Order: sequence, then C-alpha cells, then structure tokens
Amino acid sequence: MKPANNYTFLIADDHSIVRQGISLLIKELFFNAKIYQAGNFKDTLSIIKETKIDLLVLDINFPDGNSLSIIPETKAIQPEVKILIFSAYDEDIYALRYLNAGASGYLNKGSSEDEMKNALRSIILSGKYITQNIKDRILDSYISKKPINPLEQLSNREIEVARLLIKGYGNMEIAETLNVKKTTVSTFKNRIFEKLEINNLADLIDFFNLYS
Amino acid sequence: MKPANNYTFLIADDHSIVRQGISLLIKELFFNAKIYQAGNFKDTLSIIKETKIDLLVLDINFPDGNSLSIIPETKAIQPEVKILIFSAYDEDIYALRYLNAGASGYLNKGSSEDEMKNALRSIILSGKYITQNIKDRILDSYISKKPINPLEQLSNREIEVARLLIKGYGNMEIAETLNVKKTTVSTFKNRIFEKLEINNLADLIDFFNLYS
DNA sequence: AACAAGTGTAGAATTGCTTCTACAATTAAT
DNA sequence: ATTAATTGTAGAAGCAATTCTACACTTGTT
Repeated sequence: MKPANNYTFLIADDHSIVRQGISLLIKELFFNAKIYQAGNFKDTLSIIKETKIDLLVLDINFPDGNSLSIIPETKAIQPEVKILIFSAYDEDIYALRYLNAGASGYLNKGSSEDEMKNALRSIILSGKYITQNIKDRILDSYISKKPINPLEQLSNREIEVARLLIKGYGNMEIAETLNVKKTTVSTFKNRIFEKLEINNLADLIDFFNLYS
Repeated sequence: MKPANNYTFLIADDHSIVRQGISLLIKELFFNAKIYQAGNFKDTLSIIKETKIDLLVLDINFPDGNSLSIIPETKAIQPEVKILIFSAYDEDIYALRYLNAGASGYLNKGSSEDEMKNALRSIILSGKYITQNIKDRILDSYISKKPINPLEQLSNREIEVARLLIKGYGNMEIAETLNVKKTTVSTFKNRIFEKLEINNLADLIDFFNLYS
C-alpha cells in the first residue's frame, strides 16, 4: 500500500510552458508526486503502456490525436487511469462529450490555478471533478434538450470534421486523418452545413468564432 | 540605479497556468524579479499605465484585443517597454509583422523552456531576441522589398476576388459577379494564395482578420 | 528603348467535391 | 415494444475547382 500522497501523474500537452505550470501546481498539492510529461499523443500512449498512472492531465489539441477517441484508446491500455481534460475549447460545447467518453473531469485553459488545484485534488480523492456549470448543463439537457449553442446540434463526428474544416483541411486530408472515404467527409460536411443553415466554409468559421 | 537583476515583468496571457509557468522561469533567471500578471488586454493596459515595466510577455490571443494594434497601443502608454510576443501561431506567418509593429521578440508556444529562457535573458540584457529563422526572413523581406502588410502585395483585381472568397462565394459565383470565366477565378485564387504563402481559405480569412 | 515583371484573361486535362442514394447501427420518441 | 429519427459510413455520377500553359497588355527597371 503506497503512502497517501504518493501519486503518479502524466501531463500531456504540446506546450512545455503549460506542462511546467501544471507540474508546479501538482507538486504544491502532492509534494512527492511522480510526474511524467508528454508533448504529443504518441508519447502519451507509450508512457501509459509502461507506467501505472493515477491521473492523466490531457490537452485535447494535439496535432497527432485530436479526437474523442483518444479517451477510449487510453483507457483500453490502462482502464483505471483517471483523465482530466484540459482544453482551450469552450466547456459548453465539449465538456459533456468528453465526460461521456470517459473523462473524469473537464477544465478550460482559462481556469484559475485554484480551479486547477480543486480539479486535481477532487479527481485524485473522489474520482471526478464536475463544475457547477457543467452540472447545470447536464440538468438542462436532461430536462429540455434544447441546445442554446447551435454547435451543440452537431454530433461528435460532425464536430471533428468541422474542426478540421476550419483549420483549412480539404476533404481528402480529412478523410485520411479520420480514416474514412472522402465521400463520407462530403456527407458530413453537408450535414453540418444543413444543421447550421449555412452553405460555405467562411460561415462555418464565423460560427466557430462566435460560439466557441 | 537599481540592482542588476531587479527587473519588473508583466505576463499577459489568458491562461493562468501559462502565466504560472512563465513566472517560474523568470524567477529562475532573475531571482528578485517583480512579476505582474494580467489575464486580459484591459488589465494589461491598466498595469502598464500605473507601473514601469521592463519586459512585457504578451500572448496575442486575447479575446479582447487580438490584433497588431495592441503593440502601438501599449507603447503609446509606455514607450520604453520591451515586448516579447508569446504566441500559439506559427512564427513563419506572424513573427515579422509583430516585430515590425514594435515587438522585441517573438516566441512560439511550442518552444522549449530553454528557448524561453534565452528569449527572456536576451531581451533584458541586449534589448531583443530574434531567432535565426526570423533573421533570415528579415533579410528576405529586405531584399525582395515586400510590404509590411502582405495584403498590399495583392493587385486590385486580386483583392476583389479575395474579398468575395472570404465572403464565402464559390468560384462560379465570383466568375458571374466579375463577368469572367471560372478558370480565371481559379488562376486569381492561386496567385493570391502564392503571394500570401497560404493554401486554403481558412488562412485567407485569418489574414484578412489580422491585416484589415 | 529595351527587357523583365506583373496583371488580367482563359482553355484542356486532371483532380477534388457534391449530390443522391443507401444501409446498418444507434438512439429517441410514442 | 415498435416506430421514427439520427449517426456513421460509402458508391456512382455529375459538377466544380485546380493545374498548367499561354498570351496580350500594362508597369517598372536599367
């Protein structure tokens, strides 16, 4: 049985400054924590394969692995690992999706250090961290099921495609990235445009600037 | 005359974790540095107004002030302040513009801690930090005499086409609007993309948001 | 005045994208 | 429990966009 505050962390983020900041906070909370770092998704998986990790702090904006599927992929290797998503994207649109996919918490990069500390402590000690805001949204969506943010209408896969589109990816690149056929991408693009009642990329970009 | 390592810093970034990380690095380099922090552009200006700052580490991705103009605005208040841009955007596209606007250095968020330290030290001690890559580009732009605002490179017709493109018009619509053939539009689109060194509409939209 | 570079235009061939249709697997609704 | 809608996927055919090439006309350079 290991000592009460002897936990193992893995910080996965492509910005070393960010890793440094998080690392510092963890050390403040758990003074003899063991902290690993990874700058991309590939390294993240390597470490997960070799080492028992208590909490993975995961940026979801990696160039090499940017979808919801990274959560099941990670848990497939080490099912007990807790995952705290640490994202620059708007909580309102993404948090629920990631929690549903198996994350233990979702934190926006704009959060204060105190919130980060709460999240770390909360997940380590009680297994999850859910902000009041997210709780409210869960309730809302349970009761009314009316999306306030038009982007919430999009399915997970549609959001993935939309994000790649606004990055400037062409259909073929997206098809390769997601391992589907390019006609499939076209179909998704159509559905996205229909749902948002738009018909070109410029408007899609507008939408994302406005709502996320 | 103040002691040699008694400098004053202001870290402006909307992510507190990032501020924390940078703060730590500064303290390692300048052990009795005075460090201020701001989470948005408004607060940044407030602090600049009240306090003499030696070096401002500035994220250019603020929700409330995201354009080149933040540099002249800052320098208008405190002309001697040095500014290190710390951006998630690609150096190749943005660094020169910010340096031209009056920044003393440009650092990508993906940079290592060592690079960050070099940049901090270099600006404090010698007034500027310019990577070899950026030096090369300055030389290039000096030789080829390309204008500061890349959009100025575009001919009138090219600007017309570009404007329609960022409105979301397709090649055919543009062809009809301008009474030319659609292949002509394609040719223009190509020339625009070549001149701006981009290859998709999303980047074009970025360009216009930044430079107009 | 001569030459180079940039501008506005377009065709043929190729490549990329959309539309329409379809279907199995979920998920929601009655 | 049954029906309806949504989601993830894709093929065939058609339409749109790109590439490469070309050429006359303007502007800039020496």
